Amino acid sequence: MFAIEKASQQSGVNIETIRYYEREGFVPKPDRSAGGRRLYTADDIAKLRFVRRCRDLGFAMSIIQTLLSLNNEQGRSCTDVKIMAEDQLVAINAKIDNLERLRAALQSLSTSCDDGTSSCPMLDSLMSDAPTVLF
Amino acid sequence: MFAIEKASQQSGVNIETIRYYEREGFVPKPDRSAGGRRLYTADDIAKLRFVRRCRDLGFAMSIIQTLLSLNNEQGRSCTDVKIMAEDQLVAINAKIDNLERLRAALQSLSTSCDDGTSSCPMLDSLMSDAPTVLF
DNA sequence: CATAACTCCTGTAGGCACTACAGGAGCAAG
DNA sequence: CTTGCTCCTGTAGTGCCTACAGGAGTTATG
Repeated sequence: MFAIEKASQQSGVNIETIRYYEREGFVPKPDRSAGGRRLYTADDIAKLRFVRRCRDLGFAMSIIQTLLSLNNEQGRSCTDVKIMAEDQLVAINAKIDNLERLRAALQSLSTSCDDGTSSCPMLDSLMSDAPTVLF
Repeated sequence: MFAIEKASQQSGVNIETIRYYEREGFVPKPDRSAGGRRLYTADDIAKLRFVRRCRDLGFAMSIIQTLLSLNNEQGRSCTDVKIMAEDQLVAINAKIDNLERLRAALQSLSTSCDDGTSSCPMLDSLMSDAPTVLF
C-alpha cells in the first residue's frame, strides 16, 4: 500500500489530479489509513498510469472511463477498444491537418512582414474585410 | 451601424462570444442604441474578424490583445508581430510533432488489437507496469 | 395603433481538465 | 515533544467559451 505521493510518482499523475479523478469517479476510491489517508494498491496505481497514458494519447476522460470499464469486462472488449482507437486516430489526423494549414498561413503572413514597411502587412491582412488567400 | 447579429455574421464570431470578448475587455465597447442595444461600426467588426482569425491561427487571447494594441500604434509594430508569429510557429510545430508521435503510438497499439485474443493487448499495454516501447 | 414574433439585454452557471490555495490534521525523525 | 513534512477537505480560479432564464427593445403584420 502506497501513499498518494508514491502513487503520483509511479503513475505520473499529479497529486491534485489524482484526487480530482477520484472526486469525479474516474478511478475507484482507494482504501484509507486509520488517520484517513489514501492508500493505493499496485492495481490502483496501474489504473492511474493507464489514465495518464490515455490522456497523453489525447483521449477525453469520457472515453477513458469507457476504456477502463472495458478492461474490467471480459469478451469482446478488444474490438470496442480498436474502434475507439481508430476514432481517436481520425481526430488526431484532423488536428494535424488543421495545424499544418495553420502553419502555412502563419508562415505566409510572417514572410509578408519581412519588408520593414510602416504598416504591418500581417495585421492588415488579418483585419481586412476583403477575402484573402488565407481566409 | 450594425446590430450584434450582423456583426456576428460579418466577423464569424458567435454572438455570445462577442459579448464575452467585450466583458473581458478584448475588444472596445461598441456604441448603444437609445434602447440599449449594441451598435457596431465596420471598424468594430474588423476587430472582431481579426480576433477570430487570430484564434483560428491558434493565438491565445493574451497574445491577440497585444496584436490589437500593436495595430493601434504606429512604428516598429511589424517586427514585434513577426516575433510573435514566429513564436506561434514554433508552438505549432511542437504540437504537430507531438500529435505525430501520438498517432504512431496509437497506430501501433491499434494494430496489436488485430488478433482477436481474449484480453486486449492495447489495454494491457496501457495498464502495464513495465516500460514499453511507447511509454 | 395593437399585437405577435423576433432579437437583444443582463447576469449567472456550466463545461473540460485540471491547478492552486487556505486552514487544519496525521505522522516520522531527531 | 517539537519540528517539518505530507496529507486532508473544500473552495475558487484558469482559458475560452456556451447555454440558459427572465425581461425589454424592435419590427412586421393586421
